[in-house]
Amino acid sequence: MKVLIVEDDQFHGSYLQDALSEALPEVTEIISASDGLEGEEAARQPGVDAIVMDLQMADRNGIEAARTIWSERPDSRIMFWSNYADEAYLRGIAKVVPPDTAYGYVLKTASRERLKLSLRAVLIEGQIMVDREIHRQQNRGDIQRARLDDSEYAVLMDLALGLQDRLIAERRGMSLRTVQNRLLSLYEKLGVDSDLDAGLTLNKRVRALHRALVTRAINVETLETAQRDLNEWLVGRASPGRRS
Amino acid sequence: MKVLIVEDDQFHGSYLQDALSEALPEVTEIISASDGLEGEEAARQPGVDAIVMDLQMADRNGIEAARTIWSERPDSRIMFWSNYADEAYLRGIAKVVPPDTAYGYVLKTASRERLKLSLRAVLIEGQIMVDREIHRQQNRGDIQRARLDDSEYAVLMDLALGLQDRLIAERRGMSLRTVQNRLLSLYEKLGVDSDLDAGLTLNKRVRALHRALVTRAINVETLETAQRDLNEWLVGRASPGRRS
DNA sequence: AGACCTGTTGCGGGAACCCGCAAGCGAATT
DNA sequence: AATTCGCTTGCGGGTTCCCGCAACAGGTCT
Repeated sequence: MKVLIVEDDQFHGSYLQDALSEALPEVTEIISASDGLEGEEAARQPGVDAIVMDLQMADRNGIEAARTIWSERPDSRIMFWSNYADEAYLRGIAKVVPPDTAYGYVLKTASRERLKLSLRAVLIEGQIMVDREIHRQQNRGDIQRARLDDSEYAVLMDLALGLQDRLIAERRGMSLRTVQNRLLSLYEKLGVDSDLDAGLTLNKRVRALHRALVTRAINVETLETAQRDLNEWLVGRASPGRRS
Repeated sequence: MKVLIVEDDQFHGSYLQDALSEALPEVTEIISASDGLEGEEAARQPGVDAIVMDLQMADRNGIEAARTIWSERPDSRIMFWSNYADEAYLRGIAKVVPPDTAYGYVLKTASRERLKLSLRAVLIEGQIMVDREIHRQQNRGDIQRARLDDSEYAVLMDLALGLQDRLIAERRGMSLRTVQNRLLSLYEKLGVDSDLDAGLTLNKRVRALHRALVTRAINVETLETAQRDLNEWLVGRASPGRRS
C-alpha cells in the first residue's frame, strides 16, 4: 500500500510518517509533498491508495488540492489533518467530497492513539470519520445559536465578498426581498443583535461578517476561494448585452 | 542565562530548544510554557532574561501575553516566532513594545541559521530584528497600494467591529465627515474599487473588511482583541449623562 | 506676504440597507 | 376540503452610507 503525505511543516510531516507506519503495517511506501500543488502532482502517480493532507498550506490549500484530486480520482481516500476546528473547513470539504468516498478530519492536537485509530478507520476501512472536537466546536449554543443551512451560508459568503443585495439575488436566483430575509436570519443566528444589548446600534452587514469570523463559521481561506468562485461566475455572466 | 520558551506545539518547541542551546552557549536553563497564560506566569520567575514566544496560541495569544509581561518587566527581551507574516501581528507588537526594548520577529519557515542568528541578535545583543519576509509581504504594491497610518488603522478596526460612522467619530474624537474621509482613503488603499473595474458595484464597508483580511492587514485575532478594547471603552463611557 | 497644499468640517442628495406589513403559494396536518 | 405553517415576494418608509462641493485652518515654499 502506497500513501501520500501532503504537509508543509517538516516536523509534523515526520511525526505523521511515524504514526502512519506504526498504525498501518500494510503500508509499503510513503511519498511526500510539501504543498498543495505538489500534492496534486504526486497523487497522479500510479498506485497511490490513500492520502493524508494538511489543510493550511501556503500556495494551494488542502481543500483545493483535494478537489482536483477527487475530480481526477473520485475514490481516493483522504485524511485531513489540521490545526483548527473551523466549521468553514468542514463545509469546504463537504462541498468537494464525492458521494460514497471515505475521508476523515482529525486535529493535530489529537492524541497519537486517536490519530492512529482514525488513520486505520479512514484509509484502511474506508470509513468517514470526523473528530468529535470539531462537531462540538460548532454546536456550543452560547456562541453560535443555530446552524446555518446551505442557502444561508451561500448568502453569507456573498455578503462577505461585499456583494450588495441586488447582486446576491441575481447570483442565487432569489428575489431581492428573499435575500434580505436570509440576511435577517443570518443576523439572528450569528448573534448580531445580541451585542447591542449594550444599547449601541451597529452596521449589521459588517457585524455579521465579524461574528462569522470569530465564531469560525468562515475563515480567510474561505474568503479567498469564494472570491475565485465569484470571478468564475462573473465571466460566465458577461457574455451578451455588452451595455455600458 | 535563563530563557523561557512559550510554544504550544511540542515539535516546534523542541526544535526551538535545540536551536537555542546551539546558538546561545551562555544559556544555562530553559523553561517552557505551552500557552500564553502559563507564559505570563513563568515570566514572573526570578532570573528570566529572555523569552521566545509563539504568536498563535489557543488561550491567550503571544501578543497579549507579551503585553502583560512587558507591563510588569518592560526590559524583557522577547523574540516572537510565528507561522504567518501578517502585518496585523507587527502592528499589534508595535503597540505593546516599550521604548528601547529589544524584540524580534522571525518566521517559522526561516532557516535554522537565520533563526539562530536572530536569537543571538535579539536575546544577547539586544537588537531589534524583524524578518525581512515580513516587511516584504507588506510592501508588495500590487496588493496593498499604500501603508495605512495609525489613524486609518484605528478607523479600520472600528469599521471591522461593525461600528457605524457616528460611533467611530465619537470614539476617535473626530467629526462625522472626517471619519468618512478616512473611510474613503481606506477604500482607496485597500483597493476596494479596483475590484469593481469588472463593472460591479459592491458594499464598500464589507468589501474593505474583506480586502483587509485577504491582504493580511488584519486577522481574526486582531478582531478579537479589538472587541475586548471596545468593550472596555464602552464601560468607560457609560457613567454620567444617563440620557435615553 | 502670497500662493499652495493638506487635512477637517458642514451640507445635501442619491443610493443602499433594514425591516414591518401583508398577500400569495405549496406542503403537511386535521 | 379546510386549516395551518413555512417560505417567498412586493411595497413603503426610516435610517445609514457614500461622496461631490465648498469653506476654512494650519503649515510650507517662493
